[in-house]
Amino acid sequence: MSTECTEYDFKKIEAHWQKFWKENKTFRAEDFIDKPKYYILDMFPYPSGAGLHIGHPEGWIASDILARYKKALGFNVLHPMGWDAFGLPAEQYAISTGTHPRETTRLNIENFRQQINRIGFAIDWDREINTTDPGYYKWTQWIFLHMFKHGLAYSDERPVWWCPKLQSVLANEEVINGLSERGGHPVERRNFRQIVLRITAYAEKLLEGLKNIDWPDSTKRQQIAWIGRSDGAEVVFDIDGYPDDKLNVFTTRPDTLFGATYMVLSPEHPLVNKLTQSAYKNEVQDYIRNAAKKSDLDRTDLAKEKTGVFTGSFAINPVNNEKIPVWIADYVLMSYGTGAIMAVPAHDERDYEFAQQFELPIIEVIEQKQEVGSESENSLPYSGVGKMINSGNYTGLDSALGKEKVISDLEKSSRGKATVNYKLRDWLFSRQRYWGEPIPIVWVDENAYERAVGLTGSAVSAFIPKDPVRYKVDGIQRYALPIPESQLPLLLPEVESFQPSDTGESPLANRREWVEVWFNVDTGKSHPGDQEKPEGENWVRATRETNTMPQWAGSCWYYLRYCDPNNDKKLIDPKIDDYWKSPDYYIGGAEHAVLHLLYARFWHQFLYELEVVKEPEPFCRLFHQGIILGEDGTKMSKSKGNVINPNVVIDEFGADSLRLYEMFMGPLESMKPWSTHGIDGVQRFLRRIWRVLMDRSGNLKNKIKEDTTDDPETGLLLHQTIKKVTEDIEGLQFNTAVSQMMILSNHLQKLETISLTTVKTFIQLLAPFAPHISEELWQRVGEEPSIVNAPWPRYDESKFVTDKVKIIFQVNGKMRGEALIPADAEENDVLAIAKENPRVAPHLEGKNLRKVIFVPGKILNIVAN
RNA sequence: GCCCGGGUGGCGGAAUGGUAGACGCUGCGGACUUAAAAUCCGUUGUCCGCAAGGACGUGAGGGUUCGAGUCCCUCCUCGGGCACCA
Repeated sequence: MSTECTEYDFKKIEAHWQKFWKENKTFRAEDFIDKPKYYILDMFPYPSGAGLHIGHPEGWIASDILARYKKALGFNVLHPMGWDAFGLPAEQYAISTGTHPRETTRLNIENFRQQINRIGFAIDWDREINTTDPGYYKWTQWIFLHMFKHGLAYSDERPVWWCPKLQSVLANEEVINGLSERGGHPVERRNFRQIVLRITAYAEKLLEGLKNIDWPDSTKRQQIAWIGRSDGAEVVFDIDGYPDDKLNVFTTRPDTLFGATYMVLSPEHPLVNKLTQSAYKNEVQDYIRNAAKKSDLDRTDLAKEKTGVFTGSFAINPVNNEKIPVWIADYVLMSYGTGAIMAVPAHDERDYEFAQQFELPIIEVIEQKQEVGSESENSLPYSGVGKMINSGNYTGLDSALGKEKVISDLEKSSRGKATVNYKLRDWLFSRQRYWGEPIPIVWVDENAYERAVGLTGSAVSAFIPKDPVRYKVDGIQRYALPIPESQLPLLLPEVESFQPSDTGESPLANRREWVEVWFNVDTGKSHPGDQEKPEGENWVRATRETNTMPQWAGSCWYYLRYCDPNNDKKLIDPKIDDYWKSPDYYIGGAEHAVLHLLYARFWHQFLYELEVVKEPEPFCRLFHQGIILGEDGTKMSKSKGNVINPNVVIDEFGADSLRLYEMFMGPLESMKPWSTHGIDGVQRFLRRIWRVLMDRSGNLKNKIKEDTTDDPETGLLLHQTIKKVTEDIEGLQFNTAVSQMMILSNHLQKLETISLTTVKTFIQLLAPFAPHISEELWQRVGEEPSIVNAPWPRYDESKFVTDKVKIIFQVNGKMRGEALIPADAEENDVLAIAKENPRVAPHLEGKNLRKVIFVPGKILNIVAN
């Protein structure tokens, strides 16, 4: 069963065992096996045309080691792989070459699969999934359909991020510093009709859920910041001379209400026109026009000076009835809170800056804590907490108590209430692209909509939300009707051209006979619009939604599909979900902290409420691998020419060396540069192992004996290695596990005889890291493949107990000598030995012994002067 | 600006408050070889010393401790995140 190699011929060995695993389906994960399950998930790749570089497999190697180790421990391991294959690059390639994205995607996947297979992963390929497969995206559409039904999808014409270069709108999360997340192109604001998902309805659940999952702190913090909960109060201000209008503001500092000396409205605030007095009209209109012209980047540029204009109106502070001026300024955003603020310049940096600029009054209402010994004067603004001053009845209270009291008093007089605000915005879910999941809705007129609603119990009405999803175009209301479950998947139609228009329409809009259809408001069936109206009632004219879903959609639930990949009746069988549950470990890059990882949690929470899944969180344990840099220490990029292809490395060093080196380079989570010399070193390690065990003709060496026991030192080292490797795999600290195996192999190399048991154990420890050579050697020491089915070695604690221990001698904390001393020696005995130590004695000469610190088994420190 | 995470030999990196630099790479010296590759042995933080040994040494400065890479304070610097969110 092994190869015929006489030396370490990694090419033959790796090809041989990869074939063996494939033919024997060694890594098949069977549902419902009576073993504890272990589901280990990798972030699945977008199959790009460039193929893999050396950085891609780092996380996959880590998860593969874990998978093989867990299998050896007796778990039923699920370790799948798939393709996140919708997306822009294939579509852009289609625009420039005319090649259908489906074809490009197919070829790229083949290339990726080939590259991945050469690394020797323990993947169950029978569960491979592809987000562009209609059998898969049927269920992506199904989830959307249910969100639609539950009022979580709506249509809205709103200013959105538009990227002229990509010719698509982007979600907030996809815009970074005014540039697109993909490609780094400039973006601008445009008004488009969009489909939006109500993720904000889940803000609190998404925040709460973070408390119960084992994720890197930094990622949790990012999500917390992105959700951006802030607790405060909404305060109602009367407006002088406008008895029917109120100004509502949100503040986190109701305790500073007495310090509010002016109000600011965002330029887009609905009351701006009404409140602007005629004498200020021109100035205000100019200001608003200018603000509208500015890009968001300009508006949020911190470096710039504050600008604003006075409206001529005054509001009345509800706590003291003071009249305060109402201003307009673009530092207040319409999209957060109420679009209006009370300005407390003494205790808010922005308000302070603005007040200085326009010479508005500044009243201190929170006492600053005096720094002990500090001579510096108190400086404003002071945004900390403290004792309230100049605050009427509240004077003397601490901020925290003051907040509560102000809120409860405002509530009593209906002038305010405690409020929670979130930074999180709803998820802009439509894209003007071809290569994405079609959104399963059609647009109809009011009559058709009423008719559909009236057909209670029909396939269509079952998915109509309580509040209609609609929008107005040229003064006419259009209503969304769902394409029901029975009509899914809604297939992506063929198109002549993949070119999007710069009017914000998807290439799908050009297929008129697909877009304009006859739609049956009872069954949800459709019929080409360029043909005659079909027989029967309930057929209406309808227009299909031509936007497609964003790439994130398919990755929101893919981990569920691996469990039940071929089910055409259900997204996942509940019994299967109950067996595999959520992944036990999720390994992937940190760059998706607020994109994929937030969207997927949102969808999963929704599926939990639908009772499709049994657990509320999808990823209970998460780990981010770091980035592998090019050999020059910079990020790998085509333009810099420092990209390394794993195939090239495997040709020269073998997959086992690649795997071992990527794990040996350093901590999994850190950023580290590739080194050809480094991989040389681990290959040498593998060749040495081969040489230690195999003679020149490829047989087990004579010095490896079945009927021998190792010397105590070897036995101790072996068991230390079992312990270290086991614990390091559990903790994903693979670099030190590899070091330890090197220490053991260096030791074994020096021995005259080695017991066969020790050799076997060593091969087993190595197997998760370098599976090909390990399978080969496992066979050659007389065992049956596959080595992953051999039970993981256990260490024997009793081996660690020795009768003599090494004690380090210190004088005044400095190491001065060491000795082997009986483990049960008393402090006095050890001290006596230390005093006579030739390296210790000179340092004690002429000094008084002040103190002795004895740590049994470790150290004896003599304090003397 | 605010919030995280780092900074240890020539390099990647190791070190539950207890021998700093494991392991690997590189360099140097040697063995084997006609030679090279491969392999093996020795050595490799800095300074002083023939040596034994000693002094210094984990970004900088201070502190806590018998003892600090590790804990605390201040600062420098690199990486990441957020950034007028009231």
